[in-house]
Amino acid sequence: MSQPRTLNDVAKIARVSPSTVSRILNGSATVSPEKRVLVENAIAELGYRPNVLAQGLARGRSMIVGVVTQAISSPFYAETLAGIEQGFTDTQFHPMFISGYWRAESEREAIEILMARRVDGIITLGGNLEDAYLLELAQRVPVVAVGRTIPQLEHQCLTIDQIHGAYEAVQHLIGLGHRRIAHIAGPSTHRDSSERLAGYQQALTNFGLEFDADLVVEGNFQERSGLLAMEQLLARHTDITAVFAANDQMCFGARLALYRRGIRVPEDMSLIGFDDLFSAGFTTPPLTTIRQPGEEMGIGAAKMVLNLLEGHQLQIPTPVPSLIIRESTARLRR
Amino acid sequence: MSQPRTLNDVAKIARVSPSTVSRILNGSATVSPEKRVLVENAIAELGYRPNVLAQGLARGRSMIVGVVTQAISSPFYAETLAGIEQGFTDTQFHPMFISGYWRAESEREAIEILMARRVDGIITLGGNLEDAYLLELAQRVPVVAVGRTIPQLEHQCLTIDQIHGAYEAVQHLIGLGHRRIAHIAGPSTHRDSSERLAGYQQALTNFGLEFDADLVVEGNFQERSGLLAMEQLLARHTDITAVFAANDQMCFGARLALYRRGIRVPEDMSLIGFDDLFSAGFTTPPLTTIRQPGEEMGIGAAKMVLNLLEGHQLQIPTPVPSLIIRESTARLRR
DNA sequence: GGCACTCTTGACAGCGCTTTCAAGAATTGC
DNA sequence: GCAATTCTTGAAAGCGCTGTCAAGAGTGCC
Repeated sequence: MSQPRTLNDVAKIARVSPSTVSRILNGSATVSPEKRVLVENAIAELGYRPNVLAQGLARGRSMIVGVVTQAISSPFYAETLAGIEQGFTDTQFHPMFISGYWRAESEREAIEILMARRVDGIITLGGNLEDAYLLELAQRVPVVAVGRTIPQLEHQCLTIDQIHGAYEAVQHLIGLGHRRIAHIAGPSTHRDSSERLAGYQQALTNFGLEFDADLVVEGNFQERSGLLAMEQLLARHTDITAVFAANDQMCFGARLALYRRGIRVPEDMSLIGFDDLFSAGFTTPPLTTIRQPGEEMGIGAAKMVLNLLEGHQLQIPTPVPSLIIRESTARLRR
Repeated sequence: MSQPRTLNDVAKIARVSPSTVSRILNGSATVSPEKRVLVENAIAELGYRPNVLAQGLARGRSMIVGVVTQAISSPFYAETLAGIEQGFTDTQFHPMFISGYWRAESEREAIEILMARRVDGIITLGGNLEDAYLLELAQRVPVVAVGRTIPQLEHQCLTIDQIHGAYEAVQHLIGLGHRRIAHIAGPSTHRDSSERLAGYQQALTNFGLEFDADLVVEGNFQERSGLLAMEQLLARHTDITAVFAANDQMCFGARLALYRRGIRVPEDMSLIGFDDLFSAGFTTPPLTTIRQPGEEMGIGAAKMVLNLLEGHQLQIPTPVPSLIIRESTARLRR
C-alpha cells in the first residue's frame, strides 16, 4: 500500500515552502502566479490530495457532522438521511451516521462517539434523548434536532406540526362521512405518537364526535404491530369504518390484517396513514396519507448546521404536512 | 463552546508524562498501578475522551471505513448498511457512508472523498465501478466489494449466487404448473440484472420451456418501472400466468398494475420477487420472493475489512439466496 | 533618491496524540 | 553484595497541515 503524498512532497517538487502550498490550497493569501502554476503542476503530478485528518487537527475542525438517527434501515428516517447527505454535497463537510435505536442510552453513547471524533456539529433525528441533555450538548457544539421541539432551542429544531397533520387526516375521514374512526397509535413514549393522537382527538371533538379510548390501540410503528392492532380493533368493534394509523408502516400491517379477513379497502374500510413513505404510493390500493417531507427536512437540517457553523442562525420555515389523497379512503356507504 | 480536554491536561493533573497517559489509554505498555489510578482519576475528573482525529494522525489510521452505497434511502441497500454498522459496533472503527447513485463517476468521486479522509478501508455496495479501478484501489487500501465478483480479488468480494436464486424462483413457478412466465428485468447495465435474467433463462431451458424474449421487459429496479413493465406485458400477452420480477420493488409496482386491472394475485397471476425486503412480508398478498440476506452480508463485509486490517484474509462463506414462499404465488388453475 | 508602504514568502510553532529511545529504578542471579 | 537484566518512565521527535510572524522584495510618492 503506497502511502499518500504529503503537502511537503508537493512543496519540495515545486520548490516552495509548505506554507505557500497551503495558501494555494486554501486561498488564504495571495500567491504569485508563477508559484501558483508551479504548485498546481506539482499537485497534479503527484495526484496529491490534502489529508483531511491533518487539516482537521490543525484547524480544529473535523469537517464531519454527526447524525444520530434511530435505525439506518428505517424507511422513514432513510429519506431524511438522504436529504442530509444531499444538503452537505458540495461542502467540505460530511455526515457520519450512527443509529440510536430509540434508546436514550444508545443515543447518548452515539453522541459520545461522535464527540470523540470532534464532529463540528450534530443532527439528531427523533429519538428519546432528554431535552436537558440536548440543551447542554448545544453549549458544546452546534446541534440541530429534527422531529422535536426543545424549549430554549426552538430555533435549532426542525419539525412539522404533527397535531395539524393528524387533524387533517381525521378531518378527511370525517368529511367522507365516517363516524366510527379508530386510531392505531405509536408508542406512547414517542412525542410523535402523542401529538398525532392529540390531533386525532382534537378533530373528533371539533366535529362533534365523541372520543372513545376503546378505539385507539397502541403499536410500535412497525408493520407487525399495525397488523396486531387492527386485529384487536376488529375483535372489539364491528362498527369501525375507518382507521387512522400513526404511520404508514403500521398502516401497511393493518391493511394486511384486513386483507386476511376479506375486508376490502376502501369499500368496507377506509385507511389513512402518516409519513407518505415512498412505498405508500405502491400498495394496493395506494395509500391515502399525510405527507411528511422527510427529504426536505434533511436538507433543511444540513443547511441549519452549516449556518450555525458560520455563526448565523438560519431559520428554516416549518415544513407543512399535507394530505395526500390516494385510494385507500372512500366515502362511507350506508 | 468549551474546548475539550487534552491528554496533556490529564497528564498535568495526574502529574505524569503524556506518554504514560497514552500508554494507559492504549494498554501499549505496563504502567505501575499507582500511576494508573492517578491517571484514571484524572480522566474521570476531566471527563476526558481522546481526540480520535489526533490519534488517527499520529498512528496513521483514521479509524473510519468508507462505504460507497448507491442510495442511502434504497430499502435494499439500507439493510446491508444496517448490517455494516452492526459489524463495526464495539470496534474502534466507524463507517462513513456516501452514495454513488449507480453512476461510476459519482462513485469514483465518493472514493476520492473517502481517500482524502484517509479511511482505513472501503466497502462498496453494488454500483458500476470498473473492475480495474477497484483492483487498483485495492492496492492502496483494503477493499471489500459486496454484490459483485472481481477477478483476482474474489477473496475480497461478497456476493450471493444470483443465477441460482433466480433459477429457484422460476423453478418454483414452473413447479406450480406455470408455463408462460414473464420476467421483469433490471437495467441491463447491472450485473445483478443480467445474472437474474440468466437464471430465469436457465430454469426455463432446463425444464423444457422455450425462452421468449418478448416475455421479458426491462425496468430500472424502481416501483414505477415495475408497474409500467407489467402494463406492457399485459398489453402484449394475455396468456401470461406468472411473473418473476428481478427485485421486490418492481414486483410491488407490477402488483399495483394488476390491481388496477382487477387481475387477482395469486388466483389469476402469480408474482415472485427478489430480495425479500422487509416490507415484502406486508404487502397484499405477502410476496413470495428470493431472500437475499442483506443484513448478514453487511455484517460479513464489516468482518472482512476488519480482518484485512489485521492482515488476515477472512473468507466468509457465500450467503445463499433462499426461496421464501408467501402468498403471491399459487398453483396454476386450468 | 530616500522613505513609507504593501506584497509575497519562508520559518516556525503548534493541533493532540503515539512511539522510539534512553535513563533511572527495581529485580534477579550467583 | 555486585553485575546483569528487566521494568517503568519521561523527553522528544514526529504525523500532515495551518496560521502567525517577520524578513525581503517591490511599489509609490514627494
